[in-house]
Amino acid sequence: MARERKFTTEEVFETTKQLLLDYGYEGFTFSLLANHLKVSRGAIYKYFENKEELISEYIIYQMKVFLSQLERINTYTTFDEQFEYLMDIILNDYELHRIRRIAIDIPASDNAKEKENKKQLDNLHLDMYTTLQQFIKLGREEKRLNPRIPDSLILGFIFQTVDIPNHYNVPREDWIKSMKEIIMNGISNSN
Amino acid sequence: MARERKFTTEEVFETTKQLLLDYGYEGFTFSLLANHLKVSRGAIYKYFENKEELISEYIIYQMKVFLSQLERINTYTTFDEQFEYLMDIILNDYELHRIRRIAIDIPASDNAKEKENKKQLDNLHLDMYTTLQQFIKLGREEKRLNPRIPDSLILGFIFQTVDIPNHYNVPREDWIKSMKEIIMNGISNSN
DNA sequence: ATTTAAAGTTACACCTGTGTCACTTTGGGT
DNA sequence: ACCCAAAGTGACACAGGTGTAACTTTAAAT
Repeated sequence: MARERKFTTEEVFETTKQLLLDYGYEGFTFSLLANHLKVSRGAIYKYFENKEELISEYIIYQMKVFLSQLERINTYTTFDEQFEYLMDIILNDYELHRIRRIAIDIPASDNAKEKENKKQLDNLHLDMYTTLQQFIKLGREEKRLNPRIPDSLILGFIFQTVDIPNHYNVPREDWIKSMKEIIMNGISNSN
Repeated sequence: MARERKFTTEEVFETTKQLLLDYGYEGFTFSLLANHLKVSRGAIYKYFENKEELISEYIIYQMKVFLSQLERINTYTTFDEQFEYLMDIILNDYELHRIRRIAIDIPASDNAKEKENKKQLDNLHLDMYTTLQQFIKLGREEKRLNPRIPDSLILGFIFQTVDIPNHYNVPREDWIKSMKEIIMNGISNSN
């Protein structure tokens, strides 16, 4: 190495995350990022071709972290335990799922690297889906899940629900508890 | 009137809706809108000062339509009937709620007209909330709702759930049915 | 037929983000 | 001490969106 770096890739990702949450996909620019990293715009181009590539690499990075946590779901044997664990890791870093949705805005490109990233991300999603599929299968075997509701809706529902904005800043523990209850039993009175 | 208009306000709103859904808030531009209306960009400035004003007026317009439907919820007397009706009108035009979320991106402005629009929209939201509050009250009185879940979460949950993307294009009727079931009873097996 | 005012067009100046490239700085290897 | 390659900077040309204002078109009113 010839010269000390002023910023690490991790710092880029961390700042990117915050800026994406604060300014949204289109509001996020290399100028903004450069300012926050206290570095010139040109420097970032040394590592990322453009905004799309940076964001998709960030998402891949985050997705890998999430997947490594998700895979440990199999250390639990019952559906209820797995469900608890799943909710915990999702809510642990629930902004990620908001950002994943922001990332949908990334326009398709014919750039080779972009295509490669897209492919990798699709594979990661597939991994995630496969793992979750097993979780659902277990739930169905244990007859804990409503057989009239298809797998895809169950998963969509879980990820959608954890995105409910906590406007009134209900304490984290209470919030998680409510989430679990509402996902399992809806809004109706179980009595 | 001195000359026939080439486009109506309704056409603007209809096109705006579609473009917002297709391109998102930042991807939506006056040039794009003008092209789709087959009109020059300048013409639109005759009616709307800028993109923010146009969108907030569109949202107000849509919100009023929704509210006029929502208020008819009181023609139903039981919670179950009201719930059915609510789900029907929400899912009837569920893109609206996605757009309402897009509209959150509109930056605050100190422009007078903008402030006025913001205020009006806040009032409409308040109206909506008040009506829905009564719906929830009825549900609690009938003991149909889980008393441990706060009002705000119930409402957030309903609006969040109807946004689940129907990726697999489940037929409308089936989809609505699943939505109702999952909102009331969650994913668990009620047996 | 002429007038008039609203509707629409066009061109201009401006701003902001993009991507690139020649340049400078830095610090480890020889 | 010197070299050199990686790290970082600054300036440039470019692209696209913005808002405005002078201009043209159109049709209703007189």
